[in-house]
Amino acid sequence: MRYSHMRDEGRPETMPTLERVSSRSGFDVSRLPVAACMRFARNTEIFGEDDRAEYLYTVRTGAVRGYKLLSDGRRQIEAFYLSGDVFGITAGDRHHCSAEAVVNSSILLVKRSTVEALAARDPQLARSLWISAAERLEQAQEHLLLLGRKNAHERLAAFLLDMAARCGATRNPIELPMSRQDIADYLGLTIETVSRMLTDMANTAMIELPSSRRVLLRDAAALSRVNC
Amino acid sequence: MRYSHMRDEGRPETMPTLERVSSRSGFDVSRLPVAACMRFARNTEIFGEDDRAEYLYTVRTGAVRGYKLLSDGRRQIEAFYLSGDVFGITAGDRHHCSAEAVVNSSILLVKRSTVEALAARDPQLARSLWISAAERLEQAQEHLLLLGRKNAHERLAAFLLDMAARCGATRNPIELPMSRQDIADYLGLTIETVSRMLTDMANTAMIELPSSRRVLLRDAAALSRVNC
DNA sequence: CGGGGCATTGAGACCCGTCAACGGGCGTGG
DNA sequence: CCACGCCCGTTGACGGGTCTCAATGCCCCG
Repeated sequence: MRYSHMRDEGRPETMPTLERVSSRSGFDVSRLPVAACMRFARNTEIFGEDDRAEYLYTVRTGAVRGYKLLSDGRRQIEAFYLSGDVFGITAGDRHHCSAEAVVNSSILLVKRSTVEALAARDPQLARSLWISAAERLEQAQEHLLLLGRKNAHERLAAFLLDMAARCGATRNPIELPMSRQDIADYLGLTIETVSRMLTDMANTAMIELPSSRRVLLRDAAALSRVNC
Repeated sequence: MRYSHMRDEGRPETMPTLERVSSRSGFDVSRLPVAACMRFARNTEIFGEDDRAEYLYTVRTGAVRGYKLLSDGRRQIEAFYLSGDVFGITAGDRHHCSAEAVVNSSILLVKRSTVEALAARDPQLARSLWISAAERLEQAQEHLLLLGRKNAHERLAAFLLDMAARCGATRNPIELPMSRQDIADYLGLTIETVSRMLTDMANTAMIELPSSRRVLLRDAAALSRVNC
């Protein structure tokens, strides 16, 4: 599958703008003394593979995709980051993946150097750094199981249940911020297969699709059964 | 693919035995004051999914597989841990995957409670914990790209190059500690496909197979090209 | 020599990818 | 206001890469 030609930028509504923030506005890693907040328009890059990793990031509003590309344009989305999620974690001084805003997003940034300096004096902070890395690792490992061993139906079921849990188990239908292409690249499938699985699930009354970006989970138990 | 019936235990040569060790014998996370060393026979469990995560582990000699199972027996190996690798990292107090010795192995253990207590006073140690989690995360993300977007040939090429780099770039041929089933479960394939890809690569003079567990990389450049 | 575990090989089936056409929503501009 | 174009998603036909099933071979060890 080659679709580098599809890496369209849509229509970025605004350029990233910087806005200082008094912080302590809920950075998940810990309450931190200083942070910047930036707005990223839909489909704009937050950082690229091999960029210097100067910041840690937290989603305040919106959604972000982290991904890798192969030289021929194949893309694997490693994770979607939603409100409250930390991303940009890396061991070295460079990022090992790229990140883009899926929709217009507001992102909190904290300098890694600041965080690390603080962590050297604050065991609580150091611990929460380690915890958030370990959490991302667990998520990645669940994702490995999905990509390595689940079929298309199971992948979609897992994805929908996960999104439902993260987007707020309360509100139904789920409002998906990402396109079919994003979903496909997250699940290791093609847009066509994603589309077919969704219509299958709608036909078997597991879900309803009020619109292409809205999914109502009609029979979550059945979805769980599909998901193994 | 169902092969829970294949989860044979082989013939464990010895039961795990405990042997105290003065430690500081190269625990990658850092020089640590106390550690235990245990021997695990081939195919014996080191910890299981949902076990309480009491220890951090480092491979001294041998090889370990970390994996998850689906209810119907499908298995995904998340990583192979070789000499020097840290595993058993988790955010919560329980493991989220299982670990077994691939071959008879000698494993260093350190109590998590000890490590965390020390980390609270030793920023260097705290940092190395975070680093090792982040490194594992990067490895997992590379693995995601492989499982989500690479074909069987590319997966095998990536696997062989990775093993060559890790097992010691010097010695050729590589001595693989794991079976075809292990490789298949690591790469999200079947043993038959793994076998076919290897014979293909042998037929095209990219590799040689002196025995099923030994692989000589005859044309690493060609392998790199296959790996994208 | 016989047996078991592991790996290889072949034939056929199937899931999903590829290619192509169509449709629907929405903004733009005539 | 409506036509048009663009983006995105859906649907269908078809082919191919990988899985499944089965038989055979190899090697070690009893």
